[in-house]
Amino acid sequence: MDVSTRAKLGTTMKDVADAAGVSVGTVSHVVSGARHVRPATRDRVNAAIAELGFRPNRVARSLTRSRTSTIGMVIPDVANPFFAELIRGASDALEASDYVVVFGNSDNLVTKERRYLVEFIERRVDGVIIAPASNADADQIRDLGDQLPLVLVDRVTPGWLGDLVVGDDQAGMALAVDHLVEQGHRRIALINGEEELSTARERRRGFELALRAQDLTAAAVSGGSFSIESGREQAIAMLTADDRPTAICAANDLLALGGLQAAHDLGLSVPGELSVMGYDDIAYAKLASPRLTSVAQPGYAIGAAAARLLIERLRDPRGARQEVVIRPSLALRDSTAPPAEQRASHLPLPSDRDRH
Amino acid sequence: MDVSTRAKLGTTMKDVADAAGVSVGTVSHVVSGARHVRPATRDRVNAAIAELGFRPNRVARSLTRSRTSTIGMVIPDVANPFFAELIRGASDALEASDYVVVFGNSDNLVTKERRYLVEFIERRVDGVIIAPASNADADQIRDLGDQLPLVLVDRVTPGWLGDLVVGDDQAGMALAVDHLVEQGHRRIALINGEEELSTARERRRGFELALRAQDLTAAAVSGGSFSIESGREQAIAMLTADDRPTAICAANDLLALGGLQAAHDLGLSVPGELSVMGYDDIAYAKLASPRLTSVAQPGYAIGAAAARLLIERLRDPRGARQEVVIRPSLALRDSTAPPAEQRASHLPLPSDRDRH
DNA sequence: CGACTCCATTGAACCGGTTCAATGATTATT
DNA sequence: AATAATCATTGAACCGGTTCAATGGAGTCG
Repeated sequence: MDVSTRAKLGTTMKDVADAAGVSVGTVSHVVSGARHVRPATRDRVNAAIAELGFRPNRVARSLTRSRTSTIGMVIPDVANPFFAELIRGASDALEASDYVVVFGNSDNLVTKERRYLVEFIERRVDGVIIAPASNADADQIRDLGDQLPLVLVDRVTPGWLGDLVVGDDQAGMALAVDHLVEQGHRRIALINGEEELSTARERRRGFELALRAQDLTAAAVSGGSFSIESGREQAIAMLTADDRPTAICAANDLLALGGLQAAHDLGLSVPGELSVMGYDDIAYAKLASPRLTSVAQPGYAIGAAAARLLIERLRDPRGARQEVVIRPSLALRDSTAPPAEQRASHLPLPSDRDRH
Repeated sequence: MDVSTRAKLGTTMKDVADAAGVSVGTVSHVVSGARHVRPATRDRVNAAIAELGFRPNRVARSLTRSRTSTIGMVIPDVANPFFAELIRGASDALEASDYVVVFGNSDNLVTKERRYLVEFIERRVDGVIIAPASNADADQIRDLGDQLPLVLVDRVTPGWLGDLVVGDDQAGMALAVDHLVEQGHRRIALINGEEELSTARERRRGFELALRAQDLTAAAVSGGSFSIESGREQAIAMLTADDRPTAICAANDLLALGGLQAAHDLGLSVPGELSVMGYDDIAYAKLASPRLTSVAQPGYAIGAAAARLLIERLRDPRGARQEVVIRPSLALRDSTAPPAEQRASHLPLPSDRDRH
């Protein structure tokens, strides 16, 4: 039972074979179940395995089989809840198969991203799941996709024609904008992350298109990085400028949380004097003060879908390309409400409308 | 430069050797830098490597060197911010060396933990960092520690005599209790996680000792799991009972966030009618509503320390055992204040005292 | 010029498994 | 009983590197 700890590293099939009085090949057949072995022999071998605490060396196996049962993941940052959930989803989906995940944080830096990709290539991972650090490496990633199974998550890279799991950023932003407009907002601003990322560009585009559809234009648009700190800075800049917006759309929840901080720092009440919309709906959105209204896009599901796609691709390398687009939904909470000047004409403040 | 993507998987040293007109051994010497190679030859080899897009196969290298440059990590859940930060710390500390991290989520389940440990053993990871799922596996973990470098993080297991990085749970709880008592609280309760975990037991013990030192006894103590949901349930039970506490200590921030939810659900104001203390000080503690006062215990630093310890251990397998105890500190914020009955005699509500 | 170092390079064994062709034993067929 | 067919087991080649002992060429010295 407790195979794990009785394991004596350093015992090889040779040792087992000697102990059981058979050849190495036979031990291999027993261990891998490849060929049928006579029950009596099988039992002897298994007894020897248990006796010696033998655990097969997967490194050796990987060398001959030329597959490692390892998946590489390159994501910006595990400590970012969206990606933590994404990893968790992928890792759960991979658990059923015998794959194991190795991963690296790119911090959205092409240099780090490449470093990990090279590392993974040399380790001969069977496939890679990557949230590309930037468009700058589009060619590299495409080339790499020709060499080994590669699934893009969360972000697209120009010219990518392989497997893909992303959210529908434009649709998501339309949900956000429409929600705010419906509440009566007219001066709506966007705070955004790194413009080299497709998510940032698509969400911005979705934001602008949705506004245009409502015959509005953006009150302000600024960019920075997808982090709390950047959200705070961008929001402060906007809120201290003339004619400040009545609502801020953030391109992800971290930015939105930074926006809430900014409002708090400036003594602006949310949603009384300012509405704030997040994006992603990370677990902590609903714990923020006030609870953050957000465009829900489940990282867990995205990660799980990516892993499943990759597994399929490994089974059938020439199968048709798959593109999974996750449809976003609204998680209505307490950080959005009609703007101050029209409050009177609307219903009371929202309170417990969380749909999650 | 762009080694990563030009890489043609499947090209071997043999191919490079043929192209450069040298032997495989020489190529190996160039690649690994082991032996000195005449500059002219070296250049020819490097040219061939670049030409063919050769990337050494680390699987093969691992087999002969019998080290994989891989570290296994077993933690309860990547999506738990404390552990996400811990992983990030470890992974950053490992980045300088050429180690790569493989990891598995145990969900505090012994079965899952074992599964990953077996997996890692078979893959011959060079070392393991583990936050043990439970005391139940203490013997297993001890045995395993004899077989390969193993560093325990966050939690101790009975009889463990190897390397270790933990927070000082008793001291941390004393900080929490003393802070509350100082504010005038007398009816203080504890909501806790799984009692099979050393952290839960030590924090409980620290809680009780600190109270006793103040000539107080616990208003209530309950247990569950280290999660938001469990925190909410435990807090609701306590707050709807007779003679409810004026302050709740939570054994981690997730529990505390659940406690805040409970208070919100019950219409109790925090910190007006109830004070709540967290533990760990995850990044989202300061974004909660109200911003959560917490015992700070940086997951990033703990993870980084564990990784450094492991690296040292790999360099010197027989070196002295190291035990790193991280000293906790208080992150004072807005979720604690003097209890209602004594409010008058104290200063105004806390507002912006965040020390982070 | 021959003897002796020193250095770069090579061939082959090895790491620990997998797998294929070959062998030997057993069973089925006629 | 002889032959064919089936099955279990084995020996050896192989995966792609590393490394050690051996080789051979250039350089130094007397």
